[in-house]
This record gives sequence, C-alpha cells and structure tokens, in this order.
Amino acid sequence: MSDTNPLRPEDAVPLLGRRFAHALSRCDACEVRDRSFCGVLEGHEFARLAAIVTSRSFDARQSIVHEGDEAEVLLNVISGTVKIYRALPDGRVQIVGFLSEGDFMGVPATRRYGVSAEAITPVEMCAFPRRSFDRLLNEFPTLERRLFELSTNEVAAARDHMLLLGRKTARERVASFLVAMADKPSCAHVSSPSVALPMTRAEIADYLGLTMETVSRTLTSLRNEGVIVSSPPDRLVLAQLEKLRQIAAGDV
Amino acid sequence: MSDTNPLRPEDAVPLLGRRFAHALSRCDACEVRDRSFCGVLEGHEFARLAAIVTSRSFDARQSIVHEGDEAEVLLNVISGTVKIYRALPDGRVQIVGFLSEGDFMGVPATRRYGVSAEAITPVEMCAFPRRSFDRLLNEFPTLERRLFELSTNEVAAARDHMLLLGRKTARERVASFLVAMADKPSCAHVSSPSVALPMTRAEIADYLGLTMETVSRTLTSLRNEGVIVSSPPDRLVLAQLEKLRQIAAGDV
DNA sequence: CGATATCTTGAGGAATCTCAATACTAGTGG
DNA sequence: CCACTAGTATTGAGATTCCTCAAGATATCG
Repeated sequence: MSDTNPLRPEDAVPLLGRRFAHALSRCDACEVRDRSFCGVLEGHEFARLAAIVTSRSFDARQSIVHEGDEAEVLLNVISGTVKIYRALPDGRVQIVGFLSEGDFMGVPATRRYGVSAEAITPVEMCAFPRRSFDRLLNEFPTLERRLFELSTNEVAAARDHMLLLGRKTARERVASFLVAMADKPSCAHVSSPSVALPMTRAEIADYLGLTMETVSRTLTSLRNEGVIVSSPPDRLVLAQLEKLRQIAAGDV
Repeated sequence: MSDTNPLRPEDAVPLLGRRFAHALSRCDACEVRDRSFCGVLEGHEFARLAAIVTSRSFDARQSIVHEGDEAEVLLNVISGTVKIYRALPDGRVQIVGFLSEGDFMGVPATRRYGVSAEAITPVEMCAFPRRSFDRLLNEFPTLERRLFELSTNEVAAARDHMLLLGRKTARERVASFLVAMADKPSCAHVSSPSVALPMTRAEIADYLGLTMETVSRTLTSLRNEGVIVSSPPDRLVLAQLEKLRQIAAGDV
C-alpha cells in the first residue's frame, strides 16, 4: 500500500553524469548513512559508491529476493522492516532475521541469495549491482573491513539465536525477542520503552521457532503479570524491562 | 590422555630468529594448510604468519577458551575435534558448531570470546596472538578477504542451523546432522560413507536442540529401517545416504 | 459500519522431555 | 585372561510443553 517507486534516478535522469550527481546528493542527505555500512566511506570513496546506487521501493508483503535467485544486487534498508527467512519444501518457515533502517543484506562474491526476503511494511532500499560493488570492495579496504565487521556481528547474533531456538522455553524466547526489540538503536527509550511490532504474531512465531498461538498465549501471560502492557497489539510497553531481561537470560 | 604439548617452539627455541625458522618450516610441512585460512598466503606473507604462530595441545574434555574471556589468541585446528557452545546460567547448553582440521576460530578485533570451546578428542591447535594477527590482517588484504569469506560461510551455516533448530523434527535433525558429517571434506567416501562420531550422544543432542535419549531413539529407529548401520556407537555407516538427505531436507 | 485480517482463547493431542532401569563398552587390576 | 568399574548408550513409562484444530474477539480499512 505504499506509493510505487517514488525515487528512481535511472528513470528520471538517464544521463550518467546527472545520475551520478543526483545519487550523490541523495546519499549525502541520507538519514541512515551513519548507521549504515556506507558511513565508513568519505569523500571520493563515498561518491563512487553513490554513483552505483539505485533506489527501490516495496509494498508491504511484497517479495524482495528469493532464496536461490541470482544475486544481482546487494541491498541496504533505508526505511521499513524486512524479514529474511529460509523455508522447507512443505512450507515450514524459519525467519532468521528482521532488518530495519541501515541494515545491509547480501553477500558480495556470492552468486546466489542464501535466503529469501520480504517486506513487512512498505520498504525503501538502496540497491548496488553486485559486480560494481565487488570492484569497490577491492579498491576500498575500509569498505571491506566494515562488511567483515558486520559479518562477524551477524555470526554472533546467529549464535545467540541458536541458543534461543535450541534451548530456551517459549517464555524465554518471547522475552528475549522483546528485549532485543527494545535494545535496537532505532528504539531509543527513557525508562519503560515502547516497542513497535510491525510483524504479525505468525512472523514472531516463525522467528522464535514457535506457533502463533504460543506467542499470543505467552504475551497474554506476561501481560497478566504486569511485565508488559499493550495498547494496540502492534505496540507494547515493556513495563518491567529488567524482569524481562532476567526471563530472557534464563535466570528463572 | 594425550601427551602434554609435544610441540612448543617458544619453550624449545627462545631466540626469535630460530623460532621464526622453526615455525616456518613446521608451517611449510603443515598438512591442513590447504584446507585452512592460511592456505591463501604465499612466500613472504606466509612466513610472517608462521613467525607469530605457536602450537597448543589439549587433552580430550579439556577446556580451550571460555565465553567472555579476554581473546588473546586466535586459534586454528590442526587435528582433533572441538565443540564450541554457548550456555545458559542453569546449565543448559547449545553447541553452535564442531570444528575439525583446518577450521579457524576467533574473531579479530574482538576483545572477548563470544563462545566457549572444549576439546572432544585430543586436539592440536595453532595459536596466533590477536594483536600481531590484526597487524597482518591490515597488511595482507588476501588474508582479510579470506577471513571475510569464512565469516560469510559461517553466517550461511548458522542460518541453516537455525532452520534446523526452529523448524525441523527430531528425525530431520538427526538426519541433517549425519548428512553434514558425511559431507565434511575430511570424510571422503565412496558409496556408503562411514562416519566417525567423536562426540557423545549428549553432545549431538546439545548441537541439535534435543535430549540424549531422543537422539539415541532416533538413531535406533533409523537403524531399524536400514537407513544406517552401526558397528560401535562412535562410527556409523550411512547405508542409504540419499534417503537420509531427503529426510534431512524435510521431503518426508 | 460492515468485511476481512489478525489476534486471542479453549480443548485435546502429539512430540519430546524427564526420570529410571538396563545394557553395553573400554579401560583397570587381579 | 577375565572379572570389575565407570562412563556412555539404549530402552521404557509417564509427565510436560508446545502444537493442532476450532471457535470467538478484536482491529483495520474501505
């Protein structure tokens, strides 16, 4: 239900020079630059990256990439929420991450996507052609270093999630999820953080290795205990964040 | 029950020059070099890496590193099997990977280990001081590129395992595990691969998010179906590897 | 204000876990 | 060489968590 492609430099400005200028100025004004991998580049390097970027918009529920597809572009989220997931042939799904503003997705030097991605809300993304991006990676050690760092962070996050999926109870999983949402940089809070949940209960379930019903029941019981408070179901107040952290950590 | 530290260049040869020479010649003769991250380095670069390496031995069941410890060294497995895991305060454990010959562990530029590691069998490892390693990383783009590549492989493997932990049945998990063991490069086979299982049932369970009893029961039922055959419990023959692959993939 | 999605709640069932007993294996000492 | 011991694996029976299926409540959007 978003507008279709409000920004598309390659449509509006076919000349390379103008596109370059346009893209650069847009990237310069980018609000998520500081949070993003591209924040490490400066001056000339940043301009080179901005020269190969194009913009893409997706409606809520729209598919972005599919596991196994040719990985022609690498993507960076400007706004909105994206789920990335793997699926089994019979339809079972495991969501392996939610991406939001500033998050990068895609592996340079890999021919095909290893996961599928779908927009949860309307989404704006930057797209970088894989080959051009690879060239920049070779030229700019800073860029490679940054992506390496992001990759190692992802490994650490993945291990955290393996612990959750393999060994935590439903209650601990839901608490862990809420705490992680509250700790996102995009969710700066004062004391009792208010957390937005753009994803459905079924998506939370597919992320936590549970069913929608179990997620719902668990949230209800946390609500009954006063640990969380909810106004509409897509926004929660974590009334007792520290208690939630304890539950999440398995400290009974 | 292995000998304690049969190779320790820094003890035997205190002079820097001799240690250098010693280490280099040892690294040149290294059998797992081709499988390892260091295989990408040549000549001068390789010598520089060899100059900072020391050797470490661990007995079976001995702890190698502990989650949260100061990460003074990065490690590479020469021989034996290592488990890396995360634990909850009440003792629940999730094994996030098994390492064998040629596998690297440790994240440059990270102050502390994010996981614990323990030897399953007697283990020989190379140790690289983190700071020296970091310097080499800055000097040799090839090395950084290689570790980046390993890191992205790890992310992909972790996602695979999240799918397993979140959405596969016990039967599918055990089948996936056996297939993965058979597909290891160290386990070259002809038709019906014979797989060594140096880890206990409890460790397999901690890797698959199950209990020891469920792993045992599942192996028994696969055995009754003729899909696997076992002589001693630490070695299995995958009589019907293709069938196992189907089970693992969830293709019923 | 009604239609459609999503969410919540309920009741029963299934897979896996827990607890406990038995069997195997390898290493040890007689 | 064989019995013994300790660790590991297997098997069994019952408990529990979470899932499945189904109905009802709530929210969203035209």
